[in-house]
Amino acid sequence: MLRKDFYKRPVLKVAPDLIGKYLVVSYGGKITAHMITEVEAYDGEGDLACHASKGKTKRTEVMFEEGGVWYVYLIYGIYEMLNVVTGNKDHPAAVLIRGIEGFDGPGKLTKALHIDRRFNNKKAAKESGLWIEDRGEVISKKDILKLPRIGVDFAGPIWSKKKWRFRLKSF
DNA sequence: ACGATGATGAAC
DNA sequence: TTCATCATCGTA
Repeated sequence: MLRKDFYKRPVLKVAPDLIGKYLVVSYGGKITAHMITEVEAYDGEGDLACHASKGKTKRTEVMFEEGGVWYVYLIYGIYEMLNVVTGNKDHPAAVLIRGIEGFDGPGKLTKALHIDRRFNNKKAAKESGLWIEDRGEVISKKDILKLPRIGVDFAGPIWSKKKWRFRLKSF
């Protein structure tokens, strides 16, 4: 299981490192695991696409925590978004889990794995029933595509053009 | 191309 | 208390 030291690094290092790791969920007495294939990084109050750019609020305060906790919120009134907080305390940053093996899309994977806001502000550890494991998959850096983030045009050209989306080449 | 659907944050 | 906005998806 990935521990706090893994998450307590700059989000732009954590995000590509999550590709090829396994998202593990314990639900109804069963444990299932899927390889992570696509993520996006959101970094700091200066990043206009990051929710924390509006400062610390009731919703975003979890992003100001130390890395290693979940940030789960509702978008468009319908879909739960799964993020894991990274970096040091008081530096708001998180990685959006955008795709896993078998479920391509952040709204679809949360629905498939029964992930919702009850995980918000919970530790990414077995005790919360949702965590991430390294199962020895070897991913070469050249097999990870760097792409612009999706759905963040509202943040303006500077931030929407940053290639902070990481995706496994074969997907 | 567009509507579903509700939490959020800011303005009043 | 009201209003505009939104890290999406399925149907068309």
